[in-house]
Amino acid sequence: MDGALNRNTVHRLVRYLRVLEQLKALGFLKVFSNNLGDAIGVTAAVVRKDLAQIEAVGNKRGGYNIDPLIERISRLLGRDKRQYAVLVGCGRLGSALLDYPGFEADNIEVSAGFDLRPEAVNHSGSVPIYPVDKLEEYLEAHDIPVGILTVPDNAAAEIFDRLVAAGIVGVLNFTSLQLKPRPGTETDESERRCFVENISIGLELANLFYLVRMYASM
Amino acid sequence: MDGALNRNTVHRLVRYLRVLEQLKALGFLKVFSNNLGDAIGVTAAVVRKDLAQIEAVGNKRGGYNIDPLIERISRLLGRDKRQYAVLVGCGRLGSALLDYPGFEADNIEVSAGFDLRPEAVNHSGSVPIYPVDKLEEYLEAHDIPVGILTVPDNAAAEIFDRLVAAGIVGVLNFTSLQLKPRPGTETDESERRCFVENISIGLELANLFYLVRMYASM
DNA sequence: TAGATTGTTAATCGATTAACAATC
DNA sequence: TAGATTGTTAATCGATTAACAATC
Repeated sequence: MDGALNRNTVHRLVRYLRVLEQLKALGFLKVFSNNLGDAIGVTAAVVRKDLAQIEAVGNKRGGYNIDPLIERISRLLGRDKRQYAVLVGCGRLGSALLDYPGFEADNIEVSAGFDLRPEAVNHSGSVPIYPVDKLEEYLEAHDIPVGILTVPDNAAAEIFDRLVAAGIVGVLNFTSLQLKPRPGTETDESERRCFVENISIGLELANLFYLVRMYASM
Repeated sequence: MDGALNRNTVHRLVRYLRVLEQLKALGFLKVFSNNLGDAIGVTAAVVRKDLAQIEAVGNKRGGYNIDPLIERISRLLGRDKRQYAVLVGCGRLGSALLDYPGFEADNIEVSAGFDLRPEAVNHSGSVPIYPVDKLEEYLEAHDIPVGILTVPDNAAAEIFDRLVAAGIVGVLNFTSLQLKPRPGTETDESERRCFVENISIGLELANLFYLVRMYASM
């Protein structure tokens, strides 16, 4: 019974999975909700609820078997199949993400980058970079669900719309704009629902400065 | 009456501020809770509550005056003074963040980078990069509250401990580890509370893939 | 069995939403 | 005044926490 997992739950599942793989590497066979909770910083009750929700069954005495748990979560996250994304905006941050080694662990691959500037175009790297003109053509040919947006803020809205129009249904947004899925025609033939995850680095940092300053006295 | 603002509230305040500055640039003088809410994707009631919490007063008829509101939020966020951070781990992602242009808008500056690899050391760039050996020395000399952590996962725990030991009280963590403030001696002389903001890019992307796959049919 | 852990229900907590009197 | 918006209270919602019976 899934499909109803919210973002927080999915976040935790990804984290459980990382821990479980480490435990497996160490030769562990079983794990208690208690340990798993400690490892990712939540209570045991949350772990048990999460696992119950994905229909993982534990043993009242021996905890959860690691192997089937890894299996279950991996499949749920789609990690048994390779997952492809494109990236638009190959500046400093964008090109750093283009061959970010951390994606491999989740079986995720950025298959192409796009940039407006002719000098950024480069077919010889590990990930090819195309002119942004070719975006629609590429997406039509490759059926890729997710886009990473690392363009300057002033280009964000336009590129976002183009991504959605080209069939992208999930966007990881690094611009400081709060993107909304199509403010335009909602009821139109293209009832496109696009999920957006906003990662605003400046905002997180500003938040951190506030917190440390505020609690500096304590 | 502040000091009790939680993370979500601070996040929203940063966003309000960005919108307010744009409105000011357009020549606006006043704004309604309604507009502000639309702009950042929350309801008007949330905006009014947030603003009441920071003791910003609005006019029952004319909404909120933009100038004093900018003033108030800016001071609250400490943006009237320049805020400095250091960065450890000058790999692809790290060096992209070293001179990330988006920090300037929040009056934040990364004053130094540190790296283990001798070839990364570089004093001629816009931000100097020192050997990681010099970390404690530098922090002792400069009294910087916040650190950005972009080292490989296997170095994360060690560097984090060193940062905290050297007086860092806020860490923006880009590794996939869930860092906790000192699992060690809590009651010791160094009752150091360190705030951590975790940004796990791979995790967000994995989450996005889950969402799009789950709602693909709908 | 005795001890320990799961699975689940009830209680708590906090944040969001709705509603509306006060008032410009 | 009439209309509209704030400031605030009450209601709702969801997620977290506590508790405990079931059971290995």
